[in-house]
Amino acid sequence: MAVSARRGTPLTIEEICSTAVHLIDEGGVEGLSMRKLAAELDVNPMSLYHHVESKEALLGLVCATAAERMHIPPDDGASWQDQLKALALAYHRHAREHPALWGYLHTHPQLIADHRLVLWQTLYRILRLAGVPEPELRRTSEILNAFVSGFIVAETQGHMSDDPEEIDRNFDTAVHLIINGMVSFSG
Amino acid sequence: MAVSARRGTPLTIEEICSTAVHLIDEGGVEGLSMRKLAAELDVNPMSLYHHVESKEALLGLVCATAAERMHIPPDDGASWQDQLKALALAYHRHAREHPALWGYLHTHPQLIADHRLVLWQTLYRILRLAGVPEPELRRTSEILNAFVSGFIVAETQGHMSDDPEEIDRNFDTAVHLIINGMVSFSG
DNA sequence: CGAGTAGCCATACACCGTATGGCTCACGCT
DNA sequence: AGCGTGAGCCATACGGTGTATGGCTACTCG
Repeated sequence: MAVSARRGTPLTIEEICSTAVHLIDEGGVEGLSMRKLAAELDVNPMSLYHHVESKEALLGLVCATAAERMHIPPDDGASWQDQLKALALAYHRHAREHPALWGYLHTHPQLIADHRLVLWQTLYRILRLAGVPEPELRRTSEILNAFVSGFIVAETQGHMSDDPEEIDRNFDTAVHLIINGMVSFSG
Repeated sequence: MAVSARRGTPLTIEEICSTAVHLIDEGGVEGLSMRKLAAELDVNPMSLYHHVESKEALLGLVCATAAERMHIPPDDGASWQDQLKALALAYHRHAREHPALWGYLHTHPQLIADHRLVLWQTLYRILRLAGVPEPELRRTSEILNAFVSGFIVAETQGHMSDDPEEIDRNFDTAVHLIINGMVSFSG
């Protein structure tokens, strides 16, 4: 077991991940280095590699846990429009808490490609409620995700207004636009 | 003027940019290094810095020229729906030629933030045609851009189907969804 | 002819990810 | 008690990165 000289307890992946998230939140993904991360944990850089295969794998882990920790609104029996809006809002809120990480996630979508994730399953449920036929579920959900995610990245990277109120209005408009589009699709 | 020892003609930014685009197309943005770029140009790495302030500035230049070179369909008098669709298709085609660059561009939107670009002006024109009131032009165009760009990144990063035909269907569906959404907005 | 300068390059620095191999210690087995 | 095993950690080293600094050359202009 042999515990670190300068630390009382052995390293854990959870500890590594959450420290990595902090560093990313502060300095962006490009501000995270294995060396800085190790320093933050008061540990030799190479020690990290006993818990993680590579930096890339670490980033994958970080994104996955972030995605899993996202709070997803439960089925409250409301209309699909309201539920879709609530889901988008939850997505939005969560992404805004870790904008840098989200930017990385958006350009590495394979990290949340697993459609068994609660996020996707919830989206499927809402789309079924909206009358989307089963074979179209995957396509439709991917399109919606791309839209919302694209919007959020643009926003968090500072492409839009700085006024938080206007950003909220924009997001509202965007979600309405999507929902209206879907409505007129299903006729 | 003092020309390079191993080259007959002096370096130009155009040459640098287009070589950079090649490297990015082949190995992604993270596959581009000043040293590789210099090697490709048969030049000392530090020579690049006489034409470009930094790597980041170079990437900015590359994106800007790529955006400018995009072919934008002219006003053909068609309905705003058709013109919007044509614009989206042009965007789509161009992005697919340089997927890696586009991924970078999407997470650095300030690089095409200049709304005097033909791209934006064209979008403005089409939105006016669609009856979007003047003060809403900027918001609306940013939302649409975020949607389409989000979709394209998701697609080019391999988030979607591998079947090109299905991708085209997806894009079609996406554009229709947006247009339908806009129609029901304007009443 | 002399000054200035545009273009280029050699060297060096600090940083990066990580391959390699060795150390220490807790444990299970005989 | 002795021993092997392996988990956890670390020191060193390698090849890569962006770029600061300063010096060289060959041209243009007064």
